[in-house]
Amino acid sequence: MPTTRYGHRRYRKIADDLRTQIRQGSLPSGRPLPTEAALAVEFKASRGTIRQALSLLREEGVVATQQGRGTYVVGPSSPLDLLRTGASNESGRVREYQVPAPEDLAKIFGVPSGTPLWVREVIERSPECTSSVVRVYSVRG
Amino acid sequence: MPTTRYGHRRYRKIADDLRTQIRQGSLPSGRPLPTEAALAVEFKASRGTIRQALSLLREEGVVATQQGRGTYVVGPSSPLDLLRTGASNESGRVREYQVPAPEDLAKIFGVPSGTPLWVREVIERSPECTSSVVRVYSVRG
DNA sequence: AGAAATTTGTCCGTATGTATC
DNA sequence: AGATACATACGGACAAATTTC
Repeated sequence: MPTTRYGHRRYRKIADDLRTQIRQGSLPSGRPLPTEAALAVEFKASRGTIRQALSLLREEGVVATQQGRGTYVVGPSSPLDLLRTGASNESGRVREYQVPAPEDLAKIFGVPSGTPLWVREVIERSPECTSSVVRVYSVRG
Repeated sequence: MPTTRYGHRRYRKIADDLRTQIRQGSLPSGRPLPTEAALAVEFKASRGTIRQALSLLREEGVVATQQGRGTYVVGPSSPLDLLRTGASNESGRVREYQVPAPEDLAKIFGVPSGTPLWVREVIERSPECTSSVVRVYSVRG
């Protein structure tokens, strides 16, 4: 079998695969998809072909991509759902990061102060002004 | 000047140029644009970049492309807009081609039978089944 | 605060497949 | 059947945004 086959719309099959995985929940929601480079290895395709597949899913509204961050599964976009899916919409964007637990949180969680904590954060903006900041802490992502 | 410059969204400027030419009437609607290869030479860009620009214009509904035939200007007053507004083409794709006029159409148009007629066609599909076919004939695009 | 690493964005060149003329 | 034109795919290089240290 030849290593590469042209003109067979491979990117569509890749998009179908990813869409199925997303709908079945096999792809962890609230987390980024594997990087384009990783998907290229996984599907044994070039990065360009992966990008074509992702482009299709973006048009369908299944995923959203941000330069420098990654591609995320897009769910229903109430603020709570934003926190759950880690997607982005017009009102705000979910950030996910870790911080060393300050004392008050460490007490609450019952862990040593300084233990890394997961934070999910949504900053809701009206045009030109931040209306609210939501943060969700947890010991594990 | 360097021969190639990365990350400057050249394809957008190319799309802007083409859109302007189209809106100004330099590229009359219904007529094919230069081929992708020709545009690549004209704009001193690779064919891939040209295709990115054309993809943008397709999404805007400014042009329509058919494999093996070319890319055509879609005018604002063309019947294609009727197709677009009348038949939401979620899953359907607009095809544009020519056929020799059969007798009945030739009579209607008052042209000799066999005269090339423009056809604009949208096939609407529900999942797995064709629900309707819309065709718009005209003497000129 | 700033540099390095990571990840997506853009562009190029080339080769092959598929539809149309 | 041959020529033309768009579609798909690969790989490499550099730019820009974000994250991480």
